[in-house]
Amino acid sequence: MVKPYHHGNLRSALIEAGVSLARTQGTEGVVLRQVARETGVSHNAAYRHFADRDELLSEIGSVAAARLAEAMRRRMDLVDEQDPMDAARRRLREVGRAYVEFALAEPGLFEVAFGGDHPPDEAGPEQAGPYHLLGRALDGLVEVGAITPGRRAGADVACWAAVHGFAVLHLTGPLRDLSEEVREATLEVLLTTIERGLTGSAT
Amino acid sequence: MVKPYHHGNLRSALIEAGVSLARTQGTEGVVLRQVARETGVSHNAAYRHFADRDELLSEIGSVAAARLAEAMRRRMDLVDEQDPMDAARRRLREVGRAYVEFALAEPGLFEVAFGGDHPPDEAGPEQAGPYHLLGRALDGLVEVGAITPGRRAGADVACWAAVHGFAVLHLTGPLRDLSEEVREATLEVLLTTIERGLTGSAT
DNA sequence: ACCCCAATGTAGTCACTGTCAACATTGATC
DNA sequence: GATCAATGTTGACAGTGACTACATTGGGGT
Repeated sequence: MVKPYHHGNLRSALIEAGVSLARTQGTEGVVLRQVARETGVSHNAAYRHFADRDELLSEIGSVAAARLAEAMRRRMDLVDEQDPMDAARRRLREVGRAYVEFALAEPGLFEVAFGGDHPPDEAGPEQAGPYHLLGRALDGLVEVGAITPGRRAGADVACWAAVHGFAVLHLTGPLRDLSEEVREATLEVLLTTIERGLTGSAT
Repeated sequence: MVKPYHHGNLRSALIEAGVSLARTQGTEGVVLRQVARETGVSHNAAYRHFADRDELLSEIGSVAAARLAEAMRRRMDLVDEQDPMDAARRRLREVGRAYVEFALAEPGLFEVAFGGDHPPDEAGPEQAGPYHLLGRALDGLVEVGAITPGRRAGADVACWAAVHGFAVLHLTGPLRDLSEEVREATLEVLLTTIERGLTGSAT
């Protein structure tokens, strides 16, 4: 079989090619015709598997979200503090750091992950998405008594917004050209501010 | 003169039309040919005034940033707390609220303001940009003793990241479909968390 | 063993975009 | 009044997403 008419697994092949394009060129680099070209298939073949470009992007976004979640999990698992309180705090920081780190290391995937229309955490039941992982870290802080249950509500969105904004501003926004040192330092400030805001005493 | 060959003020007219398009359609709605059409001029006329589409977008972005700054200033000026400490705190909150409010009320302008390549606060000397206004609010907190000078460093980026992330997540991100009540409530949590993180005692 | 047909992939086309090059028109300046 | 740089126009090109009509395939029912 030199060139079978039917690809056999075109859908996944297209997604894979799309992920590759997204990594190197970002959302706007995911061009249907190019995706088809790289898969060795005619332009338009994709329309048998995706309603339109957005649907392909959505699928790519899911893959990207899964990779982000994996990166977050990896960093959380590295925490080896003995004191449970310290460990829980540290884990929250690592979640945030992983988020920003991923955004800067994989700008294209990050963009696709949060640009499209796909739901936040639609990953399969076995794999928890980024949002779920953040929630877990916050729950850990409650269990350990670092934050009161009352302050748990809304904390996920607050944390998420902070690191997401940080990532976006440094990625495509006005802070894009800051040096790595300054970025690291300000990220530290941000994480500390959030942590203190959640765990600190009322003013 | 029924139709003068020379428009007289094409550059500003194009920017104005671009702003209008950006408001209703967002960045990708700012299409050179449409901008030209609405200005009653041939496609390509814009190339006498802008190197390319990005340069026009950049100009539109400046206008958008100026409007955002104006909205922020307006909200800050409404604060009428008597106690200087309360007033300073309140002003910071209002800055953040104005930012998010503007983003949700003018999604297109907000997108253009932070999407392109134009510097953050290049507004003229008389008009301070959004970033500058935030800095002013934070300085106010230092003067009043609500936050120590040591915590002033990096605070601007932290605040900015928080509200920016909040806006983006609710605008084009996964939180886009939240009800207004929930959004308001979580914004309140976010602002409180940041405020406590900046002003609160060490944990 | 046969045939049919739905699924899959292809070819061709359309309207639309940003950009470039060549040309037309203007009005201020000498 | 002639000149010429600035300004606007026309026409073209390659690339895009999307649509329609056609080609090829292989599995399932008879």
